[in-house]
Amino acid sequence: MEKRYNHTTHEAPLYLLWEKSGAFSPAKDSTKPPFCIIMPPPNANGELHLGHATFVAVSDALIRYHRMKGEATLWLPGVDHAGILTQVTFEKTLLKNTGKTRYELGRAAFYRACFDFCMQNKSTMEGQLRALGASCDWSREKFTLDPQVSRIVLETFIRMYNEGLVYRGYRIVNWCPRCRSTLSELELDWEERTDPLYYIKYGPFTLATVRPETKFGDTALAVHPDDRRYKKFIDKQFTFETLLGPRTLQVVADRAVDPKFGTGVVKVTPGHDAVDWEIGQRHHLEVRTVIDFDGRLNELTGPYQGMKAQDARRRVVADMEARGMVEKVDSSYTHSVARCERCGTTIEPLVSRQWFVKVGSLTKAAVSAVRDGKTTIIPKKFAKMFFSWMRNVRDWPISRQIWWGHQLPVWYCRESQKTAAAKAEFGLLLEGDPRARIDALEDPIVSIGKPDICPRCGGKDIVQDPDTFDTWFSSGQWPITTLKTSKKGDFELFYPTSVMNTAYEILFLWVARMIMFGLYLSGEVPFTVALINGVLRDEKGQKMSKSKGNGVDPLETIQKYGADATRMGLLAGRDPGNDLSISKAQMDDRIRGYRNFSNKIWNAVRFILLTLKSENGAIRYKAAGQDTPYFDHLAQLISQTTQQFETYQLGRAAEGLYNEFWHWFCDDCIERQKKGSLSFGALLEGLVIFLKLLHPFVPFVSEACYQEVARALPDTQRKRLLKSKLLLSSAWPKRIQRS
RNA sequence: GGUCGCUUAGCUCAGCCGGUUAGAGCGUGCGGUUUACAUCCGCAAGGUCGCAGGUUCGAUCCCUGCAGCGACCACCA
Repeated sequence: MEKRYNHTTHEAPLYLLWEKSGAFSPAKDSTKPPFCIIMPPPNANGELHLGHATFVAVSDALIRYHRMKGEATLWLPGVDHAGILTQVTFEKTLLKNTGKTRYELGRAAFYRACFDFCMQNKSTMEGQLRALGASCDWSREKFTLDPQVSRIVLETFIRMYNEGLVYRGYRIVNWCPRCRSTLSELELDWEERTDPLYYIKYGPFTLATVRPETKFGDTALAVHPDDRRYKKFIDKQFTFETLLGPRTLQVVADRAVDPKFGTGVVKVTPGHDAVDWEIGQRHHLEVRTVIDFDGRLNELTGPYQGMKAQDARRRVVADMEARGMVEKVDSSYTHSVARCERCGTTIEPLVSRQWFVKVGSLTKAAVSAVRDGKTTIIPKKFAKMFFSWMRNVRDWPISRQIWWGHQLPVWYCRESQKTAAAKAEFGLLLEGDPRARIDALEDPIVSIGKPDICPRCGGKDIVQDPDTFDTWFSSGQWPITTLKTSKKGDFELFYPTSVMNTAYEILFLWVARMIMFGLYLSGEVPFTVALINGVLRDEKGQKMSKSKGNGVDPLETIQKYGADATRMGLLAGRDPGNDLSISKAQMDDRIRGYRNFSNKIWNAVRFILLTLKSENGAIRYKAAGQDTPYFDHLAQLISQTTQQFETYQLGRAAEGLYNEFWHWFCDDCIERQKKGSLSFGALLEGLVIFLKLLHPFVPFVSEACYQEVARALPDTQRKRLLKSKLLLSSAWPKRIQRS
């Protein structure tokens, strides 16, 4: 054995050895209890960083522990196509490399190129997972756009449509003018901004607004019903001059108006503001759209037509000032503005016809499943977040106007269309105009394949809805789609899965949706434990991410200090669910410390094997009873570690083993054995137990050591002490074998 | 605005059901071994456990209030 443990020479060959042994793929033996983790599929838009590696350290430790316990253990890997995120990332790459936009490339070519891009990233990430030692079953790997997976996703949509849980409707949506797509609330970033607040004259009133350019879409004025200043105006109509001539608006009373804000009067623009939309719904106001899907003012705005909203705002203000319509400007007003989480563009709320999931019954079922303990969320604090979010979710918009994803199984027939607007839009669809919206189209046909003829009118000009699903609509079904398409019998054996191990950032986006879909589609929760990891942050407290440039490639630390050290650095001593804020240099120190630990293990083994050699392979024991306290201590450590695994206190288990191995076993027991007060046989047995206990946390060095021990032992002793060829598939220690 | 959480050594963090001198890693200082490991070993310095009350024989731990920080959700005309 070398004097130092050299991770670079051991890790890759060991991984191959494990993989070839077949132990990553469970033999489906119905007598063994199943244990299954579905890997949260990393996004196909890039690489993994050290933050992602946390889930590998945690999940793989659990997987290895359960495998050693002899359970039918499956860790199913996969990759997510990550709809908008990947599309935006790839659009940037495309523009940089070829100068082309997605529209210039066309839908089919764009899809193919994006697919290749994802496959490339996928193989990079697979390499990273292997390097980290992830003992997942590659033969069952899945991609969210695999045809079989996709089929189930589409079938779910159809089933939900038939049962009234999916509907199509006009709503105010969060529209990203750059992505040209709608977004759910969860896909927005809110930015604090200081913008001028304009006090504008509206006939007898003055009201405050930050968006004067939307005034062309006003269809009412609103005041609080109890506001004494304005009571006499309620339900009355007023005609006054605007930039486009005289207009008449009615005053409505609505509790959404805060009398203390501004002047207590609000212009209601249902077409371009979420709150105003709701006021409009309550008072049956006309919806007047004045900004189009490009974020430009439309034909209803006269001279402002064609201008971007921001530019139009400046012009409108200037023109109003010229006419004395601006009473004052408050330039210190701060508010939050929604931006597209993926590309940063300011969101334009506007009305569009989209597909929605009616979430009421689904959230109710999910809440009771968690409340009844069918799924346990660890740590508990996230269960509280889960409940409060589930209580007030709104219906979920699932259609996206992007190309990268599952295209909706929805079709339209030309002859069914009655209105001129619908006929015009249909024409765009037929021509494959990439910017076509389909708001005016009626009578959708929901079907997986293209219908030959329209079931309503027999028409034959049939075109598919260009929209795709929100990524989370498909990943929400991931535990089901993966297991139903991997190997025969997998779903029956492994569902509901055991643990879902992921970060809290996607608790609502993903974990909650999986529970909802799982219950809806199978009647059972998709996992019995949701183990939520904390987030890795830099020293400024910012989340580690590729876009922020503060991410660390795990391959760097693996190269430098080894996968074992990297994993320990991410796991040991951490409390589940708590963030870790740490600078690059500190993280390096931390991992280096655990690299030293790898070496410590190696050298303990080296010393013990040297002793064995000097004894000519003889393994001696003291007289009965002398080693009893030592074995008691080991027994206690086994039960403590086992207990910590069962209660998901992996950080403490790892830290405990670190201390016990280093400061008890090495500093104390080895020294005592040198002095002769502990028998060599006991030391050797203890070593094997430690290697087993440590294996889930430091798989490579423990396996390397195990192999060294196997090589050094005489045949009979090897059979007695090591039952298995690989530590990976050896049995988790239960009790001490006393001699 | 609502909810949840955090505040312990220079730094990053553990500390489960309240019970002697409050722990780890890294960092710092001093010393040592050089045939298991300098990726080592030993020793040391360093904490009024955010603040103020309360419960208790006893509080870092439980309760209340306050302050600071953070996260999430909602919302800002």
